[in-house]
Amino acid sequence: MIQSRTHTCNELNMKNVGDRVKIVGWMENVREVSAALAFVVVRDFYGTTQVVAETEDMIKMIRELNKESTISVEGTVRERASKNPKLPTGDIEVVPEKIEVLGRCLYNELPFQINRSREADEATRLKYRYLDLRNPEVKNNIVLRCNVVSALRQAMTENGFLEITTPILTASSPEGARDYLVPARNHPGKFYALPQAPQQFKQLLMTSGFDRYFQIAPCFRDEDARADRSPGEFYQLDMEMAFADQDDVFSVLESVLPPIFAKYGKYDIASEPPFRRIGYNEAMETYGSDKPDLRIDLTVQDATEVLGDCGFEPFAGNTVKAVVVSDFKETRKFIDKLCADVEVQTANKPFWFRLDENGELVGGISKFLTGRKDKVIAALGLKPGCFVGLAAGKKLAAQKTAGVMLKMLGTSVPGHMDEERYEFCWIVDFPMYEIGEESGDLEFCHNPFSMPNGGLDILLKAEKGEADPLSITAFQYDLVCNGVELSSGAVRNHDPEIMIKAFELVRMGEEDVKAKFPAMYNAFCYGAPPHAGIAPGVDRMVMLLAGEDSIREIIPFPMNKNAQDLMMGAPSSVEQKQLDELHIALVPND
RNA sequence: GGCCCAGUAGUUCAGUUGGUUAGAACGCCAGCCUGUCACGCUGGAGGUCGACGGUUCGAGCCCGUUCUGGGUCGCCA
Repeated sequence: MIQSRTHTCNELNMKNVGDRVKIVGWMENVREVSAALAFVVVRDFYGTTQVVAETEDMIKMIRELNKESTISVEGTVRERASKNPKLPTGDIEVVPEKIEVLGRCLYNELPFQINRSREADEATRLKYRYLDLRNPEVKNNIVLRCNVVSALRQAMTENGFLEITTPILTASSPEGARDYLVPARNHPGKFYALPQAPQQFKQLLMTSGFDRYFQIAPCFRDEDARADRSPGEFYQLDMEMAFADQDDVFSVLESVLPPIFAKYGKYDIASEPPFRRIGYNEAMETYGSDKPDLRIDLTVQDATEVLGDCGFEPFAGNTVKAVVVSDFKETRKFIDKLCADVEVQTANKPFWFRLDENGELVGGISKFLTGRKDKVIAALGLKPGCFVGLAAGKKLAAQKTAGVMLKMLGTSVPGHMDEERYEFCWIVDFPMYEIGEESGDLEFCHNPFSMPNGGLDILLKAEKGEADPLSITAFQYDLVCNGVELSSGAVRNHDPEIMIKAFELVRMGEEDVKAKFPAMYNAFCYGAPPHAGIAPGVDRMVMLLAGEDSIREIIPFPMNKNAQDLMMGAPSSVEQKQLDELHIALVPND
């Protein structure tokens, strides 16, 4: 008797014919061809191998076993009478002498068929994720994730970065996303928080003298999910560099990412470094998005001047943006669907008209354009056969709506997108400040710890009224690939004086900085290096590489949209004793 | 929290203006089949049409409420 397996289910071939072997795995399928001939497909992590049962006893034993039971098969490798060129092991089969049941599957009907699990209801897949993961198509995404993480670690290490782990139980941070809180048993009424990101720790590492840090960092944010945003937890390739600026960070990622995308990606072609850099304002104006998909050849045009006063009420007093698509041959039904989808995504109603093959303005809002036809054609550069999608509203809303429409048109109208490639770009020069929608006052646009472009001088000028604070940009940047925001980063503000001045412009000061970020502020007062970093999202990167549209496809055990783990039953109630120990009293809901 | 979409067999879906006993495919069970590989053929079992209420002579279908799931806006420094 052979003790352990001699081969995996993806190994055996003609060279093994005649060998005595033992394979183990799941009984994937049984094909009974007669009372005295049946084929059993055995699947393990590596592949499948056909076992042929030729005696009535053997077939009887197999019939009594449910599919998906685990078995071991000891026998002899034989050349198949009829080969299957589609399988790596398709030339051979194993003639068993002994089949042993290792783990019985108690059910003859599964929640879904393993090889078609991707078609099943997602809640069912998540509840039975261990069955879903048996499907090679599902499993392969997880394998891809492992390979990508491993390649990232190797590349970062080769670039001189040290992987340093930072605390998971830490202090709640006053800004940003909602924290996950963990009650502190020994400190009644006090809480740890799970880190939203290792942001402060990595900056403290720089201040400590570590030169190059990275980590495949778990991050926790109690915010609602999206198709590309997992609720609760996610991973970032978090990195930071001392005595470095924006260009240093860019050049690291430009050397680390393209080879990994080329090797593991669904598409062969990735942008050559250096990646294109687009200013935030330019991106919003030209693509209606701060994460443009550069595979699409469409752009947004401003139509405020030519259409704003045309008498169509939604345009009056608003910014109007246009997306022009030439050689447009889609149906009215297509246009209605497009407009409905845009409205769902943006909560803003889009409009349209066409210049038909005869050179007439038709459809949509065209009746408001009679009398200014030539002007419209000239302003938007229209040719016969053009479709014009329109978005109106306050400037930002009009831009964003046009951006969504641009993306939908680009992906659904043939000929405007070269899909089979990875197009990277950097979005740079994000504004430092904005006017808050609710407050009406000046507020930080993103995080308050980015270095303003112009340093202390520009802040002093803004304070004296010599510069518009809204025109100040930060050394803050995003890495975007195929319309997906892969990463946000910044040159940090390491100078206490500049930090306080930056806060003063939004009516805060030294006390606020100290109160909100004591460790970092104090540390910077002891001599900090200029430093910069970035944190590409691992989950989104793998999603892009796998060509998946849902983030849940590339996470081993994902939660659902409502941040529940249907398999483990989390979140769950806990025993009163546990609550008592933690000094927690539950208040009944309303 | 708001809005949109979807809930029909184990699974994926169809179900006509509201009208007899709610169908198909895959899966499952039984039988047949000596080279299958998405094996094939024959037969069978399997349904609180998400739940509750309403309209109607009559509801899977229409109306209301609610639950569940997905998408999206808010949110995500």
